[in-house]
Amino acid sequence: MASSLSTEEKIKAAAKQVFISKGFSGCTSRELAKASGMNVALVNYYFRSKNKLFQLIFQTVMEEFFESMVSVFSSDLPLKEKLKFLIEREYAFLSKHPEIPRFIINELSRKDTDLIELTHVLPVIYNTGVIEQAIEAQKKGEMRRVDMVGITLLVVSNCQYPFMAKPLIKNLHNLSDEQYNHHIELHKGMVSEMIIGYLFPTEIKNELK
Amino acid sequence: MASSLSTEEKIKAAAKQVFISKGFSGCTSRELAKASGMNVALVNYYFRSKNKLFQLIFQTVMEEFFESMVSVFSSDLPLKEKLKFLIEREYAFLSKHPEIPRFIINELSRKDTDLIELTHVLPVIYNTGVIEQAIEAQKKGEMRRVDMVGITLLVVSNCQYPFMAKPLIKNLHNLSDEQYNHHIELHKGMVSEMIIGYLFPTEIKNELK
DNA sequence: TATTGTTTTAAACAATTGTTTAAATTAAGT
DNA sequence: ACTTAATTTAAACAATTGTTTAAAACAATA
Repeated sequence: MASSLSTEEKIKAAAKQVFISKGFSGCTSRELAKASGMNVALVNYYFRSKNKLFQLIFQTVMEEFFESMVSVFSSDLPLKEKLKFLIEREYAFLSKHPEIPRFIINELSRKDTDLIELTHVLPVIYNTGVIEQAIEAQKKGEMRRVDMVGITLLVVSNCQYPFMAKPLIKNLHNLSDEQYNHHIELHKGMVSEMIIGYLFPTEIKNELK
Repeated sequence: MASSLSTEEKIKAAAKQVFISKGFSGCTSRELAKASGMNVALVNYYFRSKNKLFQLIFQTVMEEFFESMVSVFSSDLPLKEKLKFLIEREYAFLSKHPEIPRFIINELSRKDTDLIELTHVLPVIYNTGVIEQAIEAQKKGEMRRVDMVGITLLVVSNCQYPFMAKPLIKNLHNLSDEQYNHHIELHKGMVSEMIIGYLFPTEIKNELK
């Protein structure tokens, strides 16, 4: 067992799982405690309150969430390959952590949540030089003139949604877990081809939209 | 005011709003009551329990959710136009009800939720003849050989995600509400062009994947 | 071993939860 | 007007919530 971890780490690890799958308001202090084999008092001894524990975990999940993304942008690859690589990495990350996008989007949607500052993430990406890369490709007419928001939306929509909507699509099409996972794997290739095909049309047009 | 509505309708309408934006476990009986200007006892007088009220509302939201989709499939249009029209309708629906996809996906993800049967939706779509339309187009080599699950995923990912992830993307790119809504409107066109372009490539290949 | 400080426990706290009660009010039919 | 039924209210219910208390168990150091 993971009994080599300290009590504090055990609570944090268990709470992370519970929070991610049930959300802040979907679980109780006692559930968090029980999930780590501890009791309620112990959770508050180490983390002061359910809310403090949540904030801590939300922060780390957010970091994991953006980590792989930024690292891909920093890689030394031509733009088209970067994008393919990014999609590949996103699918790999989401296969391991399929519940994270839903968790993050939900908690960011809570009106009463302490707003988490994300604006530091974008500058990091900007500093990787990927933007200049894109602008140059667009000037050369190799790449469609889509801004950063549009590209972000294209990529994350097609990567994250299939994992988020698993229970919906599974139910709708009457699929088993294995069948759905197979569809996701298939979908990864389609998405990559579709997005690349859209952003980098083969027929070089002088005026790309 | 909406005081022309009966008490029962007032509670239902208010509860719908509250459930959609905060989820089942994100709100209390008293909050549901107060939102409709009533008290807790009244809510349970008409709906027996918070859970019963929720099931009722969830059912109707699901129906709204699929309604426009099915109606598009039933329309008398060529396949490509149907798809464009579907995307247009989805964006229109989601502009009015941006919180519904997140709500549905969340509640379907709750392990402890009473499983709602969706399998009746698919046969309805099948009966519109859209599947035969697609198979024929694929045989003629006009359409890429993507199955129903793939098509569903392509469309709903690119329609629903931008609305679901609004707080995430807004925060990430430091956008105002107006700016983001503008991006969504822009995105609609991109998505339509991209999906159509992918599913119906202009260069007729003999062997489409 | 005695004395620290740290960790863990069981029990309790007040507040809030979903739900019910029983009385009060209103409406409807005679 | 009287009776019955339907609606609305305020209050209460037991259970659960997040949090705290105070004592016990443990560890480290002298």
